[in-house]
Amino acid sequence: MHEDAAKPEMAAVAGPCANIPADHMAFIRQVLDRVGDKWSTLVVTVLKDGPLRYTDLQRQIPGISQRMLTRTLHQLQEDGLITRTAYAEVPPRVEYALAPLGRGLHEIVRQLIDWAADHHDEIRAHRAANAATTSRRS
Amino acid sequence: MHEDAAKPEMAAVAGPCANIPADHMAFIRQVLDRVGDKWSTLVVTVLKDGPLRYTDLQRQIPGISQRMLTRTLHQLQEDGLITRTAYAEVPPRVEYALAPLGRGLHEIVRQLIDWAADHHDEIRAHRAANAATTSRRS
DNA sequence: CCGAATCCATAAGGATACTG
DNA sequence: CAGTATCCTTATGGATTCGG
Repeated sequence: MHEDAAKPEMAAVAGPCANIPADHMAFIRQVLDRVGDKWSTLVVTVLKDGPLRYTDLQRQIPGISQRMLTRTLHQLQEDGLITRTAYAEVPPRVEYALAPLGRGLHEIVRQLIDWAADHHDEIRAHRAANAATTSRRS
Repeated sequence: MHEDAAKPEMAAVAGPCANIPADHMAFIRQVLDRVGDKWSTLVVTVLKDGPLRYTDLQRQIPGISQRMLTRTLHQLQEDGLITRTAYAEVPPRVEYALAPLGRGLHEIVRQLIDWAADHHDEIRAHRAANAATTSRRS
């Protein structure tokens, strides 16, 4: 048993959040936002097979709007996760490819997807159980 | 070489999104949303050291509102990622702890944070380079 | 073909006040 | 202490239009 009086302020792990210095927190959040971004993960996942052009990406990612595609590509490019190559041809051609840095991120995303696929039925079971027993706990 | 009427290699990837069946896509997105959620990741990270009560979580995660804390806890609990234990005492005491499932998710989050911390200067360099070379975006 | 720019609907998220 | 409920501001994102 534990007394709340025993560790009133000591409960704080000597920091704002876990063992992560507040200095890095802001940046970590930015990376997390990129990963959590629906479109960013899709773009990175689609690009893993090789470079694609703008319209190809639009077709490969159903439901994405030009606005979001352009935005996502800009962000990913600005972070050095993907590269943009524009060929000055009469019909403009632009190819986007996964940069080494982006390939590293894709590894993380892949692991996350693997984990999700591996435990999705488990999570679903918990959801169903909680939904069935509204006020009752398992 | 680039007739709009002819599209040589377009359906090469063959599928809506990489090799992930559309059936799982919806669920994957949900998991990604959880991971990408700023507060969910923070809660999971903070809980990794052991169970905490409501007010402890509030203090450990600066800037979170009751609304978001409650919401996040409900979602995580509904997915079976954390457990909620309420003690029927005169001063109410509720403890939240990481469930085995949530511990698995924390592993992913930890890897992501490690990766971010490992490459954050690299990404920052790209950002600075892009901000300098090209004119300002938006 | 590759975007940029604008408009607009919806949702996320914070602040506050109140309850059991 | 541990939430709930309400209001309200802001951010997100789709649809559309225009430009290079």
